[in-house]
Amino acid sequence: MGRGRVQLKRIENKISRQVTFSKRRTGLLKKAHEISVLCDADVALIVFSTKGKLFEYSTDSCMERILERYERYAYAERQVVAPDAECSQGSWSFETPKLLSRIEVLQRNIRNLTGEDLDPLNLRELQYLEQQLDTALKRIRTRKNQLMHESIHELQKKKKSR
Amino acid sequence: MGRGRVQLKRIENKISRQVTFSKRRTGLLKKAHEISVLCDADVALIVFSTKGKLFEYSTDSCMERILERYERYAYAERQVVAPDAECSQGSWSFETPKLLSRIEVLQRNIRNLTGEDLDPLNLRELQYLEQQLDTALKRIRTRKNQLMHESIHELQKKKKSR
DNA sequence: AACTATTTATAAGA
DNA sequence: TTCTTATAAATAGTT
Repeated sequence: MGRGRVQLKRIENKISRQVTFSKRRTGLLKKAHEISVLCDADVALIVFSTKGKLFEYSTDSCMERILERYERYAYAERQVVAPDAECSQGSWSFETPKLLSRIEVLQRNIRNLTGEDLDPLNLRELQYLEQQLDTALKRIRTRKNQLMHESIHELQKKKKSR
Repeated sequence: MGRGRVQLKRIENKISRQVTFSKRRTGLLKKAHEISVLCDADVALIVFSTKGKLFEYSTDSCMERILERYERYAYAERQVVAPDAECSQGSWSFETPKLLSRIEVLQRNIRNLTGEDLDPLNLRELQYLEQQLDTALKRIRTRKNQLMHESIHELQKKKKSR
């Protein structure tokens, strides 16, 4: 898209490589955003320049959440393809930074489940959360009733045996 | 890029949303590949369709590697922005076993909040959980209503300005 | 950082 | 889905 076709191979000239990177990066991030809005898709885009600088885009459900979702999905797929090859070897990284960020994600998750920090969530996420909690409440109430009946039953048995 | 401009907002017609998704997805993946080759960049792209199907692209250094790199980088940045909020308060050790057990606790917490693994809980704990979720649901519904009103308001503003 | 000639991407239609 | 085509967008090379 420009004056002359472009070969799909590394641009050797450092300057023009950098310029092209900057231009195409903008375009790529824009398109990532567009597809996410237009098509209601969850998108995560990570770009490291040659020099190691990070550029990223993610749908507002936030990067960590999408990466988590990806891990779950990829993990599930791996299970199908290669049952318990990696997992028993523990492909989960034990690096401290990764563990810490995982903890952070879990904590955010908990805060959301208890109705805190809701501002970053969009409508779809809120609806999902609501549904999740609805289901949870039903289960909890069922379990509560079960426990209560059990203890009533216990009491009655004791009464009889007196 | 086609016959007519396109508004940057969710395409309501399900069929054309799907068609557009398929077309743009192809384009996006292609561009991700191009920038990675031309500019020697590390790229990871994850796209979930509305229906939850996964599409991905990553430079041949492989997805997991890039995601790990991202986690490291993002973690380092977070440290700069929020210098030692939780961590230097000291109560949290960085030793891997401790982090792992903390993760386990958080995960159990999440499972309980979503109504799973309730059997070990006693009545009092269940009641506490129930109350916690009740509060959470109220907050979530409030926030949802707020968001919905906001978007209605937006629409009305746009209508007027036309 | 702008400009513009071209190439690409893609919206709408078939 | 796939192809065709008119048009909008992106961008390579240039200033």
